[in-house]
Amino acid sequence: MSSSCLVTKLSHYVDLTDQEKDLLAVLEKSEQPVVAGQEIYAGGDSMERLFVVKEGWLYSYANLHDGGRHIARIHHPGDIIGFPNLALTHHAINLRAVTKGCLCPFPKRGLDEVIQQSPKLTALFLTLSAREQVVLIDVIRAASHSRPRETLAYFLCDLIARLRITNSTMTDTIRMPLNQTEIGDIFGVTNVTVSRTLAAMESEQLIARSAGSVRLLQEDALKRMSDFYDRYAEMDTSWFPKSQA
Amino acid sequence: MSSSCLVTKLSHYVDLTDQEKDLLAVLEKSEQPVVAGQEIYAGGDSMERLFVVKEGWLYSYANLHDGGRHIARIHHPGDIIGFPNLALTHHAINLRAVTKGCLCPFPKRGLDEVIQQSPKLTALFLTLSAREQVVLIDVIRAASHSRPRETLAYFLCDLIARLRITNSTMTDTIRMPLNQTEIGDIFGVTNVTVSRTLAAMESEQLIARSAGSVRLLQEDALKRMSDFYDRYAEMDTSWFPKSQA
DNA sequence: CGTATGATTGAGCCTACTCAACTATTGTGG
DNA sequence: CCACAATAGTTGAGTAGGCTCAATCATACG
Repeated sequence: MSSSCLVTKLSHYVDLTDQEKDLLAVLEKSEQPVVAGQEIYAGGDSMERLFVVKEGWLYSYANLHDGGRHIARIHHPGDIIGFPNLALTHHAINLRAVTKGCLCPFPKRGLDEVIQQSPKLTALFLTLSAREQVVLIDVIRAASHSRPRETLAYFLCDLIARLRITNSTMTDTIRMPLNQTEIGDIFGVTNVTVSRTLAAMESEQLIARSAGSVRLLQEDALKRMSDFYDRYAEMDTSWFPKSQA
Repeated sequence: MSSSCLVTKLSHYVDLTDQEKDLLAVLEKSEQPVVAGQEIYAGGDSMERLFVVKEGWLYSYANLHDGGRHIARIHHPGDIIGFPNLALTHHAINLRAVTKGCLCPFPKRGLDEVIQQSPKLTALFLTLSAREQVVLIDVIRAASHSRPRETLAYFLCDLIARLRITNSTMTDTIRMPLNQTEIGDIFGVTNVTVSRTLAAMESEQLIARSAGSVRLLQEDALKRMSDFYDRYAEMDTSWFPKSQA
């Protein structure tokens, strides 16, 4: 199971027993390759399944009735996609692959099994969901209570922090497959503003850009200006139930 | 246990056995009255406890380094406060009472007990957390991809939908203890804009206002203009584990 | 009645948006 | 391998909507 992104990601927070790893392996059993730009599902099709991202970048988005688009979340390897759908009987969220990659779909009932068998994994899922709430609250703040400059600083800090969870060799450079329109659609700003703002940040030596990647030259300054706090690095697992033998 | 807001709220989604009601009753065991305007906690004090709201309105907020304030969530009777804190070892979120009310604090380990004893309640908590994610995504959309007009329409629709969960006698009038600065601090707009926008909506017969309350005259129109979808009315419980005898 | 809080209104500014043209890059077929 | 198309990014000009600052009005409360 050394190839499981999910195990790698979750092991970052708690020690997993072999039994728990086996439970997780079931969630990554089947595989579905996707190509860049592919629409994985649209509208009503998705509520029955969740996905583990094995490889590639994707995003969840919704089309707005004014013609705009809201990108709700960028997904990376190791992420579980569709958690919010747990609550919904129907919805209007779309999933699109940014790069080519590979997904492992599993039905909602797969979680059922985890809940029955492992209180510790259940607590972990609950905590991951709680953390996602914290992150979304941060996004609201970054998007609504800031200028584009701070918003984009937040975006870059968040991105690199997330990538560091599963890739400990990350330094200060992010491979960036998203275009500026997509970045803007996360926070409700236009591609024009993204372009101008990134250009300004580059001229101030905060970042450096080259084809398809961004380098954070002054990560501390970016964190400070955007009130960024890393929600990914640590997690309170002290209250978790212990593993059962 | 007929007085438990939590049981009332959760019963709206699933049938609870007596054993499950007892488990929940433990969470509401101790009581803490609060007065209007009271700061319940600030900063580091809160991670150990969560609260069930028995009575009153409250909000969670964070002070921003630019002097602003971000109100992350309004809390009503039956809500569980502090779920996002599950993930955090420390944080900077404050809790303030809007009206006088009553809270029932319980430690994180209280959830531990629920996880061990009731897979069904665990699934419900997981689902409530998932729904909260959906709502927060809606808030991002309303705050960042809309004008103040649509943002406030969303705010009003969301509020009345939430109040309807525990109060089935709600019609079209909301008692509104929040001032316009507070409403603005949810979405990152100023009190001035809130004032002007509400005034405009009133002149268009979308709403009516009187001291301390708002009436939604055309709820359908408000929903349409803000792309509002009611996340509270229904919930997918089909995948839940069954209650154990 | 005086004070404090909240809401309204006005004037001026500034920033992000819109629209549009242009440049750069990437990919594809002849 | 080159020509062309498609996509992405940049830049400019003009506009408008939300912000700031500030004064005034309304309401509630001691």
